[in-house]
Amino acid sequence: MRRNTIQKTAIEKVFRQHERPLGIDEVVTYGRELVKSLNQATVYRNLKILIEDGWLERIAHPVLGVLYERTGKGHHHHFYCRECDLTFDLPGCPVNEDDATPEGFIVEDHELFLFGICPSCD
Amino acid sequence: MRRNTIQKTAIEKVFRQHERPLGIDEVVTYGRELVKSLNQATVYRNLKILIEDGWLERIAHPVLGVLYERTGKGHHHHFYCRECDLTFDLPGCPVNEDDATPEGFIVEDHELFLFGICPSCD
DNA sequence: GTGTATGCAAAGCTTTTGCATAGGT
DNA sequence: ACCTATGCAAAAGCTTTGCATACAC
Repeated sequence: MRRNTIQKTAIEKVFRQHERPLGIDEVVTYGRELVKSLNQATVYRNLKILIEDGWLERIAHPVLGVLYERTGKGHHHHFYCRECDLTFDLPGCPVNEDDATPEGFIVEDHELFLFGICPSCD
Repeated sequence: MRRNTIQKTAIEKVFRQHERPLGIDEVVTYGRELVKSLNQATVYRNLKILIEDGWLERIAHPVLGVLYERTGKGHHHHFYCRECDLTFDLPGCPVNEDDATPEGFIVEDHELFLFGICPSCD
């Protein structure tokens, strides 16, 4: 049986409070504001559990390394701002599925990262 | 002054012989077939140098971790085959640049990964 | 009370770095 | 001959794991 510890609850809260993909350090930092004793190993373990439970998803960010974000947002992509170093969700999809399928390949899925400057930094 | 050692030459040869993105272990393995004493640290150092010189590019692969590939192929994307675990270059681009630019954002660049089954595995 | 989850520390990986020496120019 | 690049080993990051204890149920 899975238990609802204050640590796990805090980690979930961190993701609900920040509507963007987060790195481990961010989860630890924000999580400690809720549970000061929060250990990094606990964060790693809970992130793994939350992924297993389908509540989180792991993203391999081209610049920032591994990020985690909530599932259930539907098909979307990410924008990385080179100025403020933050990554945002982008609704919609500018990928043409037909053009995306090359001869002889079966495309099941895709992942897109956009790079540039976000509105706040422009 | 930069020197042309047999190790560096071998590493470059590995990339010329394999027309697809390679991981560090692959570069070490194939490189040792050319220079048996080839050290991993030497590979890391040369990959860095080749990136500085604009001869290689680093790719953050969502599944395989860090890969390296030759520059100068023009704008292209990558296809990862879930069956054989290999990553291929795909010519062309199925991203609609206009649709890709959300309100208020300045898009400078993008990166796309396709996932599925390659012709050999189908 | 029972047994899972936590905190801490140690161990695994991957990547980087220091240092003596081999080797490119 | 000079001085950069190599090989080896140690160190630095990031992530996982073992173990005693705290705490959720």
